[in-house]
Amino acid sequence: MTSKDPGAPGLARLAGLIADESRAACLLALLDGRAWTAGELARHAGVAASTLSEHLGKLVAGGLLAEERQGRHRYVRLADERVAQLVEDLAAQVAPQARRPRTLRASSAGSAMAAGRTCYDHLAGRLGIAVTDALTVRGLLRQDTGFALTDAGLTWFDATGIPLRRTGRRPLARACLDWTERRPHLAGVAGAALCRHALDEGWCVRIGSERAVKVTPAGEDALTGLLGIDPAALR
Amino acid sequence: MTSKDPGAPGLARLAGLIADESRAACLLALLDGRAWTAGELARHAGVAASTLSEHLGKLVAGGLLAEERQGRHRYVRLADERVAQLVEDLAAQVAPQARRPRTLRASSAGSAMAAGRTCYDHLAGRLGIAVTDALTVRGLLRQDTGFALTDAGLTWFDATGIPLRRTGRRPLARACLDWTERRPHLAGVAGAALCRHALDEGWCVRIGSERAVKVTPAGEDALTGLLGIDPAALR
DNA sequence: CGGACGGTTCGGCGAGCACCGAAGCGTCCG
DNA sequence: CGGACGCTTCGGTGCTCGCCGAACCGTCCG
Repeated sequence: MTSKDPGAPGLARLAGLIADESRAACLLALLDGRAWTAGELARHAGVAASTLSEHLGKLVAGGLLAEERQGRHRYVRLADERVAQLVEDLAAQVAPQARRPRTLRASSAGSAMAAGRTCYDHLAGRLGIAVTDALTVRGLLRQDTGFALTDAGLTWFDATGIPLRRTGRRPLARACLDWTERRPHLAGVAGAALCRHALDEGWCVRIGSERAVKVTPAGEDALTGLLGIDPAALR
Repeated sequence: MTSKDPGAPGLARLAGLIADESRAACLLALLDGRAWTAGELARHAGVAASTLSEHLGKLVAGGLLAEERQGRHRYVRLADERVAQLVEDLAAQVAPQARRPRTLRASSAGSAMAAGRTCYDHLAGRLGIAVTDALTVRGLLRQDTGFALTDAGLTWFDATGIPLRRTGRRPLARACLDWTERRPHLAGVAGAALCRHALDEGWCVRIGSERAVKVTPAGEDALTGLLGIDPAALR
């Protein structure tokens, strides 16, 4: 067989989109699931606006980002959940090595991220792991034979008032490898619904404009009452 | 926030390893789960041996490949199941577009691949999908709430004589998006065990030295008897 | 209406890198 | 022992691509 796999050029092109430090920084920043403006991303990546404009053009053309123009702003976000998952998976593959914060500020920001954060549209960090573990030990989520909600789990979401809307082919429950904890946490439709519910109900709030989130006193009560989570483990 | 995410350089470097057409061709070829020699890969990718030697050096240094020297041969394979999954996921993201075979030979090779093939260490193509679907309708695999074997599924594997050895943190069941069918098929420990059993028992055999596999008459009997699969659907 | 601002386009520069062929090294085999 | 073979190392070459600043366009606001 001397014939190259026909998928090779496409694979290389896709990887090439991510294989630039500035573009990689954009994708990681956009993992918070929100839309950023071109200027914000340029400052974040530390390059000129003109440079970043070209990067955005490539990422959008490559289908990784979706854009939305509003007035003189160009808002951009990850195209869909599949792209988010891809970036997560790649980042998780990198994680094994280096994770050493340089400055004190970065260190404290890092510890906030480690305590709790959003990962695209679901919860991650110690918070995400705590929720996932609590669901598992209560028999609502099954991880020993794969990764799926149980019938009791479906009932729990329903009873708790968290609607699970099956949309397209997105799985109801999916494992997402947590960067900081090195263990899987709940993603998919259920993970997104739970995260949205937690933010809507004020169980947790975003810290600043970053991905890190903090559990509120009301949230501690709710998580303890509903899932038996020890609040001390979340700090 | 003017500080770049510390993971950006690593992410870019990892993607950069895949962002070359020759290296991408190697990774796709290695998805068959076997070890290839440097020379085989050079011919496959269509570049000089010297060029490919450098590529292998980078892929090994980057942790994507594991090498094994034997005499004057340099055998190389994907480092682990995580890398295989990563390449699969990236390839699946590309797939939506182009899938048009050029030559007749490529077309027939393509149809054989579409009928049945291995995907790293599990079954894929119509064969993989047929098995996955059969497991699902028989209540042995649950896909509606995630992706996990049921208790009945565990019993079935045991009764059928396919041992499931839990190794490290690899999930027992995992969904792997099928390139050709655009639907998930069974991967993980169970998928690998099933594939190995099928090859060991002669249910299917490799076609030539490629990833494509063909179901044998004995295999048709076994799949029909054990899972109620219609042999006609596999051709 | 005019200036500030966000974003884009363009030209040019410099670095990185994939590629090859030639030469060299170790292994295998007649 | 000598030649074939698989692989690696090394220069050298050409192209790609990320980057910037300057100029330009449209939007927002005083």
